[in-house]
Amino acid sequence: MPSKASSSIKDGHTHKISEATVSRLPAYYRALSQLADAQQIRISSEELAALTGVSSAMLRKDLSHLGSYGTRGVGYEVEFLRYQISREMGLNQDWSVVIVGVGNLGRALAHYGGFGSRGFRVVALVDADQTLIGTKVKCGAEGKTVELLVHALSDLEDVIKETNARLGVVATPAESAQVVSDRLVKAGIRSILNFAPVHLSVPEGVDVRKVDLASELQILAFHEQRKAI
Amino acid sequence: MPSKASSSIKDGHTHKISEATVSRLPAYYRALSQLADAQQIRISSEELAALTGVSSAMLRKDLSHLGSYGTRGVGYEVEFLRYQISREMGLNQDWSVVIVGVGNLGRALAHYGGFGSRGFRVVALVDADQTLIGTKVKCGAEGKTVELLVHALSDLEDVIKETNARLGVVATPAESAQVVSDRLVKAGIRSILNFAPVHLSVPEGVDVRKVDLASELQILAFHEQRKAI
DNA sequence: GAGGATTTGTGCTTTTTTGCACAAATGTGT
DNA sequence: ACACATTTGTGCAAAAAAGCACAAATCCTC
Repeated sequence: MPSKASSSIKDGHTHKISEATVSRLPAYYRALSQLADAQQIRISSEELAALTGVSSAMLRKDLSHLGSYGTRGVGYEVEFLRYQISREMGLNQDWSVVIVGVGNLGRALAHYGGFGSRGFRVVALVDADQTLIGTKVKCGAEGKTVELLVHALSDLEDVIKETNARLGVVATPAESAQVVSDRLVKAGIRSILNFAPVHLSVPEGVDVRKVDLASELQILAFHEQRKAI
Repeated sequence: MPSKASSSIKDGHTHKISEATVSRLPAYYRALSQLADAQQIRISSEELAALTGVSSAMLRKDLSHLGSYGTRGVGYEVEFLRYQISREMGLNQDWSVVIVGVGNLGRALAHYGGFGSRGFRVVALVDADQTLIGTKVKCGAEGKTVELLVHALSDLEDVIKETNARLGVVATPAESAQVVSDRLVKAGIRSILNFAPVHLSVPEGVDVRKVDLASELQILAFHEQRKAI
């Protein structure tokens, strides 16, 4: 044991992980989970890179920011690496999610199985529509479906306090999104996933990620148009 | 009319627009559309930047890649700029979209109003589930709803030919996504929006944009975890 | 236990993206 | 007609991201 003695030091990776790397970690995590399900023990950066659509060099550099978890000449241990990523990303704990807006999209999100399987639990549904409030909506995919009551938007603060939700999903029409966002922030939510096609302005310290379906199609259309030359 | 005579020359902007710029154009377009609806005639880069969440310098540089459409000391004309962006992005034509996978998400997408209002028309629905094939699903938001028949996955190629769809949306489970993608490509589709949580490998010349809901939440969770320090 | 075959981790280079700051261009008021 | 207040467009600098290439570490075989 020549130099590996103080491994506890190198584990304490506090240096910043770049945003680009963070955005790719989920893909690595997902691929590793599938490999683990398929009982694969080890994988090389080359293979994992192919599975996730990045270059092997980029993959290795990304992973190196978490720590030195591979073995030269061998590769990475699937289960071990998966665990390290999940730990780094905070996926070994459960995250409670409140969805505001129970229209088509909100319901589809509530029903989406991909959440529950990765530590995300939809704990509350909120809407402004009087005809929806009080109704029950199925949450989660097969296996672990729960029926959730749709709460009134006016109860938002209480619902968040009671359920201890830390992530907010905005799936309302564009007109109401900013108001809803403001109230989420006021209720203590500091991480918001926004599906409404508007830019949300939030105070410093609050993160917003936006998913805009129409924008994605527009970007595709732009490139498609250029191909036709 | 002093120097504006030969404007047809400067319009021929063939130099490459950076990917980062392209990804922001939809947001500008949307904001400008809202401003136009609100009858606003002019807007400065500072204001438009605030509406879309970018810096004014970045906005100006982005727009400068399309052409010189602003007036110094004044700003941009809302309607004119909106038109220029839509032309550049190919939004003054209609784009036909085929959605494969008519589960919760697929249905929510079909129903989504944001598409139709921006030149995207869902022209076909396809699924592998025998219990869904032949059923009718409402497409589009209020005002212009159409009922579309769900076609069998085995008819995919025919459906694409008949409807002339150029954009494909994959809203299937992860297991079937790659197979569906291959068939879309074989049928001539070269632009795919993928909602399935897997990386799609496609031949060169085909564009894939992916929207992964769980990944977005994971990225938020990562940052949220760091805040708790 | 030495040599060869792998595969990681990373220093360095190149490319892309963002940010700054100011000259150029326009409108306004006198 | 001239000075002044705006606001765009852009050259240049800084920062971030991606790509290359190879030394270092490990395993395997003889």
